[in-house]
Amino acid sequence: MRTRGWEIMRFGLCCLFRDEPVSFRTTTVRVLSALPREQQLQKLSVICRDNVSNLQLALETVRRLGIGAFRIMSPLFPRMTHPEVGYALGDLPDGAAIITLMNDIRLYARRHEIRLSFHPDQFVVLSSPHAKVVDNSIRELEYQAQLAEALGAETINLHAGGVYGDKRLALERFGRVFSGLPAIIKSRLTLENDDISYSVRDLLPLCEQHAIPLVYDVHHHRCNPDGLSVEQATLLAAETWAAVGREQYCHLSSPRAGWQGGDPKPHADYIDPADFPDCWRGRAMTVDIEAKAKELAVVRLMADLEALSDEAAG
DNA sequence: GCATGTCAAGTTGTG
DNA sequence: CACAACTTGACATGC
Repeated sequence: MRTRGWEIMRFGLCCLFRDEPVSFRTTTVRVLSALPREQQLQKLSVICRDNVSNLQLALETVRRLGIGAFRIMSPLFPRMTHPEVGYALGDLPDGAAIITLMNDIRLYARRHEIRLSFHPDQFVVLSSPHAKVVDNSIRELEYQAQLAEALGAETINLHAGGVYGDKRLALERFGRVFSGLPAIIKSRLTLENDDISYSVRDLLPLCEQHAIPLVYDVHHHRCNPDGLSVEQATLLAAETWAAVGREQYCHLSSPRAGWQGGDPKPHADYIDPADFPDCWRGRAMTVDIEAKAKELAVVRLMADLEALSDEAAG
């Protein structure tokens, strides 16, 4: 039997769908603040319950499409950690039902081997010199870690944050904060190279020292090169996953404006198969696809790679 | 119905 | 110095 290698590779979708009828709701502090507490909780309860239902639907949909990983939107439970309007699931009228649905999702993901992850947004910065920023970040991470535990999500992926004029000092601050984090966060946290500041080469020492898996984003690497080849970066990042006995995560995008001329950072609708690194072929790893056409882009890339393999095989 | 401005939070780079 | 970009979309409001 011909081995093409794609069988052991898992492709992931990030947060949203373009055409499939799966959507997530949210609300704002401004709107909530205008309501008495009871009505706030009623409104939040409906949204949260709706969002977990749609998360279940999301997993059923990715399974049907042959997609093996899903990144969960950070505001699954909108404004949950906000200082004024924040809440716990237990405060919501449908709290118990929501918790039951989350448990169902965890079992479903495990049964069908769908890998789940979180990616907190830009406000979560552990390298900041401002204690308040770090405190808020840890609070947000605690929220996401509790969600991750309830849903069976294995990864909370972060960028290293700002440079503040001195990368080495910023990374030292990150390391100190990381060491003090509770296990529920620490066991899930991963670090990703970004497209302006921190490269794979910058992050490797920190990742090795603290046993933090490094999520290798090849698009960011191409935007923000560090002297390592794609293959070198892939293999070095792979070692940080092997060290903790977990399957490697990578990210892939194509530039909307192409590699010549315009800003390559914004993501294209689809992935150009030429941007898929040759050295990834046949590796046991998860590749999250960051593309604006969402599930359509993942499905098309899988088909394109399959076709290329068939050609190569004759 | 549909267009439009707004959305908790940080940091960087551009105009 | 102000402002957009970042995984963007979706909501609430006003026409």
